[in-house]
This record gives sequence, C-alpha cells and structure tokens, in this order.
Amino acid sequence: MRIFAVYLAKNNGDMSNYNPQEIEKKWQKHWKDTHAYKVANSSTKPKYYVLDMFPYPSGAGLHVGHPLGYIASDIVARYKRHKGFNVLHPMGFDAFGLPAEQYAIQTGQHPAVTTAQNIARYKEQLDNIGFGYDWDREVQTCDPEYYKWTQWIFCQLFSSWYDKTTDKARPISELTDIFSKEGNATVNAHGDENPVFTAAEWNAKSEEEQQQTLLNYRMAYLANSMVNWCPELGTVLANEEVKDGLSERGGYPVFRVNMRQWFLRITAYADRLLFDLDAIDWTDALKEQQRNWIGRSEGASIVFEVIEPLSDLTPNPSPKERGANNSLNNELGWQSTTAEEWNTLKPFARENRKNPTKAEGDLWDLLRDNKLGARFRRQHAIGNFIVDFACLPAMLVVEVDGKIHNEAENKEYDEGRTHEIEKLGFKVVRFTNQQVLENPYTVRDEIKNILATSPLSLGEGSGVRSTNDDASTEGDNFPPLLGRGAGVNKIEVFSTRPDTIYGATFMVLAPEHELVPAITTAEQKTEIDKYIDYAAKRSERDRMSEVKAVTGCFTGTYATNPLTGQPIPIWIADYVLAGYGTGAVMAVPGHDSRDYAFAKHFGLPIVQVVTDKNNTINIDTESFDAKDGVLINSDILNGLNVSEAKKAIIAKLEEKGIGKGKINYRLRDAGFSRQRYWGEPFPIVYRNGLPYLVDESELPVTLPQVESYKPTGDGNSPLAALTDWVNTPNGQRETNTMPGWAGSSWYFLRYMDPKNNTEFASKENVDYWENVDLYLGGSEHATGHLLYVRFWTKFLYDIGKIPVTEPAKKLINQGMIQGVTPFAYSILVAPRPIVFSKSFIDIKNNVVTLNGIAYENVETHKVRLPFAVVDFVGSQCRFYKKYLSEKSNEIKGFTLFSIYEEDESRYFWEKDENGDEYMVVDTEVEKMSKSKWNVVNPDDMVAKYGADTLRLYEMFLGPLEQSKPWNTNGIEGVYRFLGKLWKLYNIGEDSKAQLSDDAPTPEELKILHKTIKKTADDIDGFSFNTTVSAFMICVNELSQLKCNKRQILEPLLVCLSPYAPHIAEELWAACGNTNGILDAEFPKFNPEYLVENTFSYPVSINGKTRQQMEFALDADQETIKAAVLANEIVQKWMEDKPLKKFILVKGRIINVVV
RNA sequence: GCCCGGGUGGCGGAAUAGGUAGACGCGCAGGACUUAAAAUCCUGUUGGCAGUAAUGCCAGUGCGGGUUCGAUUCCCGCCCCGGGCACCA
Repeated sequence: MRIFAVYLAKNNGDMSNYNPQEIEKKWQKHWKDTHAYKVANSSTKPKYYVLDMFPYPSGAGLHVGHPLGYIASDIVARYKRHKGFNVLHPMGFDAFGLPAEQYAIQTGQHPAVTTAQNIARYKEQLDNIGFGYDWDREVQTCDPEYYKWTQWIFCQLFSSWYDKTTDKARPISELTDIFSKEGNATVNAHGDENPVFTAAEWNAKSEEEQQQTLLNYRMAYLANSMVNWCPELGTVLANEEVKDGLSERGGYPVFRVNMRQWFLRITAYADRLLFDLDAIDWTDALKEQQRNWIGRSEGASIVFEVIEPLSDLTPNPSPKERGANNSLNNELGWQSTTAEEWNTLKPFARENRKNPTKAEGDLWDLLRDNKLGARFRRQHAIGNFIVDFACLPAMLVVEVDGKIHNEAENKEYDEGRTHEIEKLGFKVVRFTNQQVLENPYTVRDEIKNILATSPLSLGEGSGVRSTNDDASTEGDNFPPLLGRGAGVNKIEVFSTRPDTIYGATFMVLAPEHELVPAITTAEQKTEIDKYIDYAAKRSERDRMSEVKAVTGCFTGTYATNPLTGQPIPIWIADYVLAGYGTGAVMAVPGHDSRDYAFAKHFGLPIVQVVTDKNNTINIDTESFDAKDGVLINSDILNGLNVSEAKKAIIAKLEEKGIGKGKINYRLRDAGFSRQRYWGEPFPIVYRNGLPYLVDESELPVTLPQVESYKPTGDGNSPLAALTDWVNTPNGQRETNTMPGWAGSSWYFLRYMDPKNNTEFASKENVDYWENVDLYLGGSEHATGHLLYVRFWTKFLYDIGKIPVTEPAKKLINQGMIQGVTPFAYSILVAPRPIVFSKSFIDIKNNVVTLNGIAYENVETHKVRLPFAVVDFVGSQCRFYKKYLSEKSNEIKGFTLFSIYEEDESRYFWEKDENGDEYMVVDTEVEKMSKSKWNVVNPDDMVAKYGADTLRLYEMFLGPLEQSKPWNTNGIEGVYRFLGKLWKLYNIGEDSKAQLSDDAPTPEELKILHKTIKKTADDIDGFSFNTTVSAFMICVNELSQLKCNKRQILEPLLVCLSPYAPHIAEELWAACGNTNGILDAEFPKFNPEYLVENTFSYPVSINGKTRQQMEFALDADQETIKAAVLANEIVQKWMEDKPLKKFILVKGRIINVVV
C-alpha cells in the first residue's frame, strides 16, 4: 500500500513536468465528448474549406509520412478557426481498390471486412495525433450510401452530351430534339467527325440505331479501344497507372489490347481544363504537368493523295486463276471472298461504311432492313473487290458511281471490275450519283425489279452464313474484296509545322495504321508483314527501354506532295504512334530530328525549307527544328517567317480543300471500366447489346456477394459469374466496375452534406461551401485524380448542380517522407545463419574475406536490414546484435556483412560503452514501405514523445513541399522545447499556472509580437518550419527574462495552439480559462511594439564589414557620416585613401567606398 | 532528349524588391548540478592561418565569368542531384 501511494504521488500529483501522454489523452477525450470539431453548414462567419487527399486504408497502417500533409492542413484549419472562420476540415477514406481485393483473393476475406478493419485502425492512428476532424462528415467511397451518388453522377454523364457551340455539357434529350429537327449537321460543325445524317434519317432510324448513334455523343460511352491490359491483375489500367510498361501496382507486365470499354469524354473538356489552370493557385510544376498531359498542339490536318500504280487498275488476277465458277458455294464456301483477302480489305470496308457518300447513304436507307424483301450488305467484299451493295442470295451487286469511280479514266477500271465480279457469278448493276440523289425511289424500284427476276440461287441458310439484324452484318469478322488501292486514295496527316510542307519528302505511317495492308504492294508485302510483326511483338516496355533505334519499312506505294506535286514514298515505322493525330505523318527531314534520323538511315531526300535570319543554317549534319526562321524553297511561302507561313499555308490548304487548321490533344478519353470486383457497379443494363441506365429509384446498384474475387482473366469481372444478379427483367447488368478514381472525383462535395439521401449534396450546402480553399496532397496525383476531379467539377457545374468550375482554389503538394533503409551485404550463396566474424566484403575489388581467407570474384548483393535493428548514434548507423534475437525471423537466412571501406573498423563487430555489440552499416533513402522494413509508425513516436512533439517535429523537418528522409535525430530538441514552454507557466500542485498580472515590459511585448507576426505570416506562406523555430526563439527569450506575465503567456498559447493543440489547451486551462482554446481569438499584432529607435549598423569599407556602430534611426546622414569617418577602425581600413562614396541604407547598412 | 525544382557547416535547414551568410534544431566538445547516471542548465562549434588569450586576418553559399559601393540573391556559360514527360509529328 505504501509503495503504491508513493507511486501515485510521483506520477499524478506532480505537474511541474511536462507529461504529454496524460494531457493528450485527456483533451482528445474532452474534444470528442464536447463535439468540439463539429462544423455547421451555415454561419455568420466566413467559410474556409481545408481538405486533405483522403487516404486509401491499406493493411500496413499509417506511417510517419502520411501525417505530414494532415498536420499542415490541421494547423491551417485551427489557425483559420482562431481567425474567425467557419472551417470545414473533414476526413474520409478512398476505400475501393486493388489491395483489398488482392488480399481477398488470397485469404477469402471479404474486402468490405478488411477495409472496415483498416479504416478503424487508420482512424485510431489519426486520433492519436489529435487532428480536428469532424468525424460526423466522414465519407467512405465503398459505402453504398456514398457510391449511390457516384453512380448517379455516372448516370448524368451518360445522359449528357457536349455542346461545342455553347462549350458545355447538356442533357442528351436536347440533342435528340436537335437531331429530330435538323439532323446532326450543326452539331458536327464544331469538329465532330461522326457521319452526317439529316433529321429525316434520324427519325427513320430504329431505336437501336438511335441508341448506337447517341453513344458517339454521350459523356459516358462504350467503345472499342486499345487499352492497357494487365493479365496478372486481370484488369485494364489507366495510362497513369502504367509505368514503363509495368503496372504501377505490383509491377506486372501490361499489354495493349482492343477491348470494349466504358469511356468518359474528358477530351471534350481539354481546352477548359487547360485554360482554367491560369485561374487557380496551384504550383507551377503541377500545372505544367497537367498542361503537358493535355498536350494541346495547334497545326493542320492535311490530306495526301495516294498514287495508284497503273498495274493496280487491273484487278488482281486471282479470281481468274481460281477458275470462273458460278457458284460461291463451290469456290469460297459460304464466304464471298477468302479470309486472307478479307483481312486486306477490312480496313477499307470499315472506312467506307463509316463515311458513305450522300448517295450511298440515301440508297442504303432504302435497301437496308430487308426492305426489298432480300438482305443487302453494304461495302461488302466480293472476291477481291469491295462493292457498294451486295445481295448475296440474289447474287446481285449494286454500285453507285461517284465517290471514287467518277473520273473518266476510272471508267475502264469499272468495266474491268464489273467483268471480274460477273465471273464470280454475280450480276452487277451501276447507278450514278446523280440518279440516286435525284430519283432515289426510281433507283430502288429498278433494283426491286432485278431482284424479282433473279434466280435467288443461294438462300440465306443454304450455305451463306446467316446473320443477325445487327451490326455484325457489317462486322469485322465477315470478309469482303481484295486488291489494293481499292478506295484508298488519300491519307490524312496532322502536322504542327504545315509551313514546312514543301520539305515533306516522304510519309510515315504507324505500323498499326489501318491503311497499311491496303497500300502495300505485292513486292513489299513480305517485308511489311515482317515489320508489322516485329513492331507488334515489342511490348511498350521494350520500346521505352530501348535506345532509339531507327527502324522502318517501305510500303512500295507513293503519295503526292500536294504542294510540290512530287511523288513521295510511303513508309511505316514505329516512331509514328497509332494513337496520336491520325497515326500518319508527313516527314520533313530537314526540320524534324526524328524524320531526319530516319531519312539519313534509309537514304531518303532531305530538303531545307526554313533558314534563320542570316541564312547560316546547314542541314547536312542535323535538322533545323527551331520554330522561328524564314521559309525558303517553298514557292508561295518564300520569305515569310514561320508563323506567317503557317497561316498562309493553312489558308491555301483550305482553299484547295485538302486540309484545315486543327488542334490536337495528347489527352485521351478516360477508360472507365475495370474487370474487377471491389469497385462501384455500373447502373447499366444491356438490352439487345445496347446500354441503358437503370431507373434512378434502383440506385444504388449494390455490389453483390461473390464466391470468388478472382478476375476471370478472359476480360470478365467476377461479377459476370453471378447469373442471378446479371439477369434482370430489364436486361443484363454491366459486370465491369468503375475504376478507383470514380469515387475520389467528387468526394470533396459529399463532405459538404455527407448524410443527404436525396441528393449528392444539397444546393444550399454546395452554395455555402463552394469549393476547397486549400487542398493538400501528393504530387503523384497530378495527372490522375487532380485532372479527373477538375473534369467532374466542370461537368457538375455545366449541368447546374454546383456553383464552381474548379474543385480547389489553392493546392499544395506536401513532400514525401522517405524511409531510411540500413543495409549490409550478403554473398550470393545458399542462405546461411548470420555470421559474427571478422569477415568482410571488398565491393570494389570483388573480394570476400571469410575469417581471414580471401575469395575472389564472389557475387554479392545488398541486404536490407529492418529499421528496428539499428540505432543512430551521432552520424553512425549502428546495427546492434542485441536486436537480432527479436528480429531474427525477419532477417534469418542471410549472411550479413558490412561494406569494406578505408576504415577497417567498419566491418567488425564492436562494443559500445554498455558492452553491446554493433556493426556500423550504411543507409539508403527510399520510399517508406512495409516491404522495405523501413516503416516508422507514428504511434511509436506519439507513445514516446507525445502527439504535439510529433506534430511540431514533422513541421520542423523542413519546407512542407520538400521530400526528405525520416530521421528521428532532431525530435528530442522539439520535445525539450515543449518542456521549456511548460516551465514558463509555473504549474503548481493544483495544476494551476502561477502567473503575474503585472504589465509586461516593452521587451516582453516585443518578443510576443514578433512571434505573433511570424506565426501569421508563415501560415500564409506555408512556411511552418520557420514558425516552429520562431516559437523556440520566443520561449528561449522569455525563459531568459524569466517572464511569467499572463498578458504575454496567454496570447502565446493561441499562437501555438494550431501546432500543439494539446499542450496549448492544457496550459490555457491551467491559466484559468474555462472556454477552451479552440475558439480563442488569435492575438492581434501590434507593430508599435516592434519599433526600434536605434540600429546597430554594420559599417563596411569597400563592401567588407569592419565595424559595428549604433545610430538613432532618425539620425540624419551627415551626422552619421561624420561619426563613421571619425571612427578609428574605419580610418584604419580607409588607409588614408580619399572617400569616393558614402552609402547609408537606413536600418540596414553603411558602406564606405574609397 | 524536353519541361519543372534544387545544390548553403558534420546533419535537417534559416536568410533572396541585392545590404552583417549560417537563424532554429540535431550532433559534437567543454563545463555546472549529482556519490554516479538520467534529466536540466551554461559555454563553444563554417574552414584555414596567427596568437597564451581577448582577438585578428584570409577564404567561403556547386564551378567559371559578368553587372554592382555591395551578389547565396540579378545576368551569361557550364557541372551535378531530385521530380515529371518521354519518338505526341
């Protein structure tokens, strides 16, 4: 009993020493019990919204790097509260995503369960640090109450289109109104490249056709596209989730494959995303990254005509060689051409279908859908031709001249073509454009008559493959005609330097360009196929890591340079990317270094068309890529400067109808499908293969339970196996889920009204909180999250749901806190127990010494040591033997050595003053992560020093935006500072501060107000590290003065409170305040206390400081000058040289020039 | 290759409308208190040279130039480190 009493007296009664563990828990509980951080949605105070990028709750918990930004934002939030703002400072969790799912796959635990556990852990850790979050506003993206609204926003995207005329998103119903009244001509006028249709055509479309067409306009749409497929993760990845051809998560290989995916039309916002950057206070580096990512470039699109070699006017003789059979059944089975030829023709057929001529389009509307009682196909392959229309059962081909066969010289070609098709047993009938356009019904009737007299030798189903009434009729798996050049007579390119067109001496297409097979000549086919194969086999990763090698292949075909009229060869090469521009370039080797390298390598002509002002450019050794200069060798452009020439050539191209000014973006539409389980389900069902929204009343579409979380690997998500869930009365559900960034693209809005179950947030609340005043987070989100959240914000603004076009007015990127990894060396041999011996590795000479015996050429490698087995003593990192027993299961299996250096002691075990054995090892700075054993848990720091010390120390470490390695060395200093502060308040037995109410001295006031000013200034400049040092100076100076004045020490606590809220609250209460410090008014800075009467001037002679002299600040120059010149030391340094100049900068410096 | 940052003591870092370089903290050294340790406090700490010392002199903010009475700060030319983008026509 007695011992117990003594113990109590020692620990609870004596408050003369700072005891963070006790006071921090007390105040955290108090704040929670009193709802001290609850935020109201309306107030007479001005609003301020501080937001952190919410964390993904991983199983590893928080490490000391996470709180860096959170502490900074907490400081700003608390400061603003002292300054009289109504501050919103919420926290939540970005809880959908891969790690939880991967974990579920491994353990079978439902991701929702592990996520909830992780979140609980995170919240505990966050609360330990004393953050002032209003937890009532917490959001979790995986909560159905939250993702209901993510789905709802998706519905709005699906139901909207982008109107380029007014430059905003509008409801899709307004678009269908326009289509039914005027077709899509005006909508298309702003650069859309969708096929044109009239109101009548629109109205004649079936529901399915209309829906299909609308997908070309919706903000959320389905499309086939090349995507980053990661088989290992079983999902597609966004571009920013792929680094060097490997997945960012896991580092698995990623491949480009074609898949049908959901996309969000972020490209519609490209310009606004770009230009609005100017209006927000984000760092230049980050804005620059977004600008580059959007990659806007102005230039021109130009059409080059392909020259068709004469020989190609006569069709490929293959049908003849096959023997003229009258029956396709005999010759080609059910096909009208061979698979091989279809492969060749496919791109043209597709292209032609996409861009029918007016006459073709009109006629198709009259023939399609079995309107004449027989099925017609358009742009169909027959033998080695693509014919305009074919009715296979009737063996009838209908061609409309005009698009590509209207020139006189093509007449002969047409006749030859007719002849060849007839040999295959078809009847060919031709109409002119004019006939179709002027008398469409006459034409239709004529076809009908011919059909009536046709033998209908092949009924559908009697050998000819039967097809559905859907797109598969025109599907790519069904073959058409052959021969090259068929219909391909132009290639479009994009160039930012149209002014250099006179120097375009060849063209280069991407190997994947769809016209490549068509323009390849028979002689070059083998080579080209080989090259395409080569390019396809190289993964993205190969392409990146490889030193840029010049490779390419000639197609055998030429195009005409439209300005010079010269034929120029068409090549393919993988330096041209299929995904950018048109996938084809006009190569100007004289003025593009890539084209130059290519031309040099393959011996292609190089023509100089731009020179500098003095005409000193010589392009014999390198290209002249500069964007200013004067045009030469360019006919009409000669003498113009580059920018004038651009304008002139675009005008010329437009006049000739072969080009136009164009703006290209690097930004792609955002892929929005993931073939995974742990994400938001789409509010979509399919009917007849077309997507429809589920009714809003069915939201949220909740994520069902599944047996297995494993992706199927064939591109289907685990949801696809749930037939009961997939099949609904209204259609089949979409089984993909949304990507990780869906939920994070609007969460800042949900915090404004997190419990609302009728809207994503009420209008009242979004109008009050508007957007984030200060957003803190890592710069790694620059081109992902931060672009998407801006996109969604603009969209929600367009549809009238929020009053702002940007999510965050100001954004700060906090730096990363890196881990310090100690390491030793191991020999690459079978694992052995740790050796404590006089053994070492001489890395430089590749020699290993084991117990005195040297071995040469032994392979060694670095071995990470757990952070926990080392201590930092002075500048040494010591690896202690005593920690090995605790950690041995983590590092067993390696023979460890330290590196050999000059200092021989470094590879031996030594004994410290306590007799503990250690070895000095080296360290490396890397990312802090569980797998690297270098994680430092903030809980440990809090347990040892308290939350206030951790908060101050993280801020004291250096500028917020700078990355730095975690180093515990300095934390003691901060802890000592808080101890000194505590002592100033003379806390007695009764836990009360014993302070004097005497008036403070001017000196004391000066110290206080200096600190007030510094605190306020530094928060505005986010220079938290210098504020902490200002606090230290202040406390040092007040301690020196033994200041115990209430009028000094109370205001000081308010300054400190944002940084160290627990101790500030404790001392505030100890001073006798009953109101709590959180809402205390921030002390007003009074500059009068800082006014000085005199200044101790550094006096320098010729710029070198030699003497200090004190003068009144209001002393006039002559008085000072006389005194300075009379000074003994000054005279000594003047060395009797005449005075040249006397410089006095008031309150700064005096300089005597001799 | 291009675009952003950034190079300051043994260490983290202060100070830039040009005006005493190295605040503050760590570490280190010495000292006080203590039987001792811990804790706490005090002093010193950019380097070199000279001096018993107080102190003095010289050099010094990645390197080389320039502007200026005066440059860590501005200008020109390099070097190195970190980050981003990467054949974007």
